Amino acid sequence: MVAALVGDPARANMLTALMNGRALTASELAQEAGITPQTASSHLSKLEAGGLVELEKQGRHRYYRLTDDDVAGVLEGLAGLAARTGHMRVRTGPKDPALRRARICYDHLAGDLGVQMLDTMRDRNLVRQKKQEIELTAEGERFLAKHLQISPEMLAHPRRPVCKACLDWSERRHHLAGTLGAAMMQRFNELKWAARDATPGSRVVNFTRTGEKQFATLFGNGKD
Amino acid sequence: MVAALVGDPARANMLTALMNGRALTASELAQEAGITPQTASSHLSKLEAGGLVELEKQGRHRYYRLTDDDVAGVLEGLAGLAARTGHMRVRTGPKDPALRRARICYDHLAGDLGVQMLDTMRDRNLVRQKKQEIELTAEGERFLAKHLQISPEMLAHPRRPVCKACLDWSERRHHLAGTLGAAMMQRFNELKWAARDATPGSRVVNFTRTGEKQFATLFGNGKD
DNA sequence: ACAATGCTTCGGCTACCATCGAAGCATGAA
DNA sequence: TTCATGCTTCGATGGTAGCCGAAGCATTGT
Repeated sequence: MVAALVGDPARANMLTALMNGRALTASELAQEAGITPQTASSHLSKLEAGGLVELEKQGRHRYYRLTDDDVAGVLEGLAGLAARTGHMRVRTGPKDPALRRARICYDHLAGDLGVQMLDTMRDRNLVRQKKQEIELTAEGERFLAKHLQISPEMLAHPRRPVCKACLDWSERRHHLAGTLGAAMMQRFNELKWAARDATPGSRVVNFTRTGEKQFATLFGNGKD
Repeated sequence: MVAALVGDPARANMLTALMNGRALTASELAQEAGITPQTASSHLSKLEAGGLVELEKQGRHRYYRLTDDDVAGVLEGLAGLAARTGHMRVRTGPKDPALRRARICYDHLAGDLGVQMLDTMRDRNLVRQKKQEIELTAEGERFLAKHLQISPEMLAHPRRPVCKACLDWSERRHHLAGTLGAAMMQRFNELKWAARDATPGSRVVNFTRTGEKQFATLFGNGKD
């Protein structure tokens, strides 16, 4: 039974870690779940047998990812049901402080800095947010063009929205997703303000000294 | 954790027995699951605490039913995943043939007719499907406007996609979800082609005689 | 009042399975 | 070859949860 697989806390933590769509190695997943590699190995083979995850061998690493969107969808549904009853997950977020501060979520900035960025943009009327819906204002467009050289036509996409609120894993508050969130992250990269950590599979985003400074100028909240 | 609740075989059997939307007594559920009443009692209180089932007291009987369509939807999703790997539950799908033929999944049409509808729409190039992603074609827009008076702007929604593939519980194939799936179901209702069964909580969808005829004209596969 | 039905609570048993230490296998590096 | 890393398999242990018998409430019927 599939549900029994998801039912175990250790396996549920692994699956949650895979929910961002990226593939993780067995050891990374073991650490996510807070168990030893040999226990994780047992769990992962069960998840694979159950068709929930796929395995890709690469050298001496073994990368696991969710099989497809159907699996992710069902997991989201389960999370939704769990959320209604307040029976939320015990394990709240990443322990790693660097991961907590700034990381990649799909293709945009998440973590403390990601939440801070959206907060500031909202405060300064660069975007308007109603629940999970976010709209870019005219003021916001001017701001993006001036400071980050991002134009509206760069953000157009047939199916993906420009702005989207994405619930932050560690902060439990929204950060900015959508084509704008992706474009901004890409721009940070190009400007050498920030870069994904070199260690393969890591989702940590490291800011350079000047990048940190510039980011604070644009989106700082005075707390750092 | 919700998944752990569904994971236990005895509880899973009870939930499956409730999938047709009708309420059953504790003893009936005990029999369905093949366990004694006292064990069933323990399970049922857990399911209730987890928000999966609702209790209605009536005399010395206690009727349990699934909390709402969201729960049913997630259970369908789980059953769908289980079906793919051949790791089927012993009890495969709804026994009730009416439920198997046409039922509500969240807010759209599921069951044999739901799968058939998407099949036909795909065959006639009304939609294009790539894995779980479905796109409405220009031909599809014309078709919807002509035969069901559904216009594209009726389908726009900030967060919900217009088309989405949803894995069907009984058929193990995709049917059409998203705002289009919902709009079509609503239109069937308005046109008096079909209606949800009157018995409270039932997810069965009954087609009228003319409705069946019209539906077959638009989406029939020649097998009926 | 008494009995019958439907369901729950309590206590103890048992089986399953997650977990980890130790050892083994594979890949890659020196 | 030799060593290091990443992961798996084996074996033993322990905790948890499903399970049922017996007894206890509650509701209904006579």
